Amino acid sequence: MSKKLPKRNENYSEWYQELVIQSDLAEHSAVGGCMVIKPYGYAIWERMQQILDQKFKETGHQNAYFPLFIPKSFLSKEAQHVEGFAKECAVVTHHRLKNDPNGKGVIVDPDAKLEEELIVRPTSETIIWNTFKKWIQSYRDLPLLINQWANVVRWEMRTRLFLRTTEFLWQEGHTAHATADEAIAEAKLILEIYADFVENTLSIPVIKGTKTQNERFAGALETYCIEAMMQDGKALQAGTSHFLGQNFAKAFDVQFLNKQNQLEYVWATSWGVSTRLMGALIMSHSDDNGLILPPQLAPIQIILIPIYKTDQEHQEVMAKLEILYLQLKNHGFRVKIDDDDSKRPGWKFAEWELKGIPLRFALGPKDLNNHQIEVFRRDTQEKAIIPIENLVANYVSMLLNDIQKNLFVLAQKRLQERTIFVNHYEEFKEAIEKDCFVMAHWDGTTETELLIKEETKATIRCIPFNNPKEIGYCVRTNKPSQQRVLFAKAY
RNA sequence: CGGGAUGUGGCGCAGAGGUAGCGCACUUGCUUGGGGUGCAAGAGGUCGCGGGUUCAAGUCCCGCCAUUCCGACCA
Repeated sequence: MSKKLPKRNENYSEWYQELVIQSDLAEHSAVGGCMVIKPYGYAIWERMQQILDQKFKETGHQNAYFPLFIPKSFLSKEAQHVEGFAKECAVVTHHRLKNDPNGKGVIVDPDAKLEEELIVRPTSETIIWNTFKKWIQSYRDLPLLINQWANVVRWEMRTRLFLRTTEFLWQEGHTAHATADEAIAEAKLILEIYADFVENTLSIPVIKGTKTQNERFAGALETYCIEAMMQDGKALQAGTSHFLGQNFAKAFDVQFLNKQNQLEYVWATSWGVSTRLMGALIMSHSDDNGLILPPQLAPIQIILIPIYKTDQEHQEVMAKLEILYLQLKNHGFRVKIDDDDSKRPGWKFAEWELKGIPLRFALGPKDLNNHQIEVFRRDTQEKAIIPIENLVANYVSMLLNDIQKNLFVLAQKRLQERTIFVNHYEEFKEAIEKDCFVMAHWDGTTETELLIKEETKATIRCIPFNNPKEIGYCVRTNKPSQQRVLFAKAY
């Protein structure tokens, strides 16, 4: 616990890994590639869940829950879909163990082989569309707006805490609509919800856009996404929303009767964000002293630290802090007093900084005498002594809002400074080498996209909505292009 | 799936044939308390698993397993 955190500029990935562990967010589990999300990390995830869940419900979505297991035959009903996920599926083949006749322990009972193997869901389109078939007959059943909070498994070769684990938590929305336009509008609406959440709650600026055909979700006609820049300049996909066309409706034969009494296939979307957002959060704001949490997300926004020597001082200081605690709590702030007598103030300062608590108020005998309190803000590491009567709700709100905003501004500044517009391949390679976001013209072919990836490791993160149409020439092939796209190295 | 590394007390590590050690954490007591207090006394380990060499194996040899890091694939 009292170890030094590696420095970001010396070894960014080691810093990240150590920070996750030391700040008590998560740890490696006994199962390879899987992590244990510890109470503090899970509390942050729960905040994300609550806020997103509310936004989904406000826009008419309902939660439901579908099985963890998917019959193998379901997965193969949509050709592109199965191709995209086949290589990373966990497969259940048996349903029973028995004592090992040759010794200790248990073995898989060969007599308990399943007739049809079950896939542990890598995503739930197939099981959900199999179900939607039963739920949809009429245009009156549409739109059908369903979300589920779930775990999924993707058997990746290489894992990193929160960024890529074999099992991860997420939400996946699945909707069915009467028209393509409605479905597209839904996919875009969700992208806006994601962008709003990531920018305003996580304080991370994002670039909205569409994926190229090559990067598109397996089975989608269009994938909308938000891309964020981490402190090392690499891109992290923070959320995706897919327009699935009628692919799944056709694969699972989901048709409805329209007002003209004609059968039509429904139009679909799916969309998700995962515990990967935890990784985005950590890598966007934190520093060499530990986590920095945006106030809107922090499970604890304010930590109160009593300072004292004698029992009497302890009582006096605590009496004042209790009052302060109740006042703050009644105003809706998430606040905690650290009255652990076995730890000294200096230890607590370091500990709560490591955990990223936005504000710290420390109160000791000196302060009581002078009617003052020490205020420390995590983002700037600034300390101030203020008259204690100034510590009112408005002031605290102002501070928290300022921290929330400041984190966004800093991240946005980094994004702007490290986003470079280039027209020649040499500049392109140089900018990618320096881990920048690069806006460049591209001829629109997968062939060129893959070639650039092979030569530079950069991928097209998205075709940004906001880039103006302009005539240009592909940075690699010199063929004509109408718009710059975003290239970067990605997590 | 390729390349590297590591498996020794709860955690982090040292020990390279001959009585299993250190730091942190833990327990008890005192001390200290406004930036990770100091001292003392304790508790805690079949050294990843299986073979082999040897009078003797954390230590040498062979095999296996696991974890982790770096690449290719991906939320």
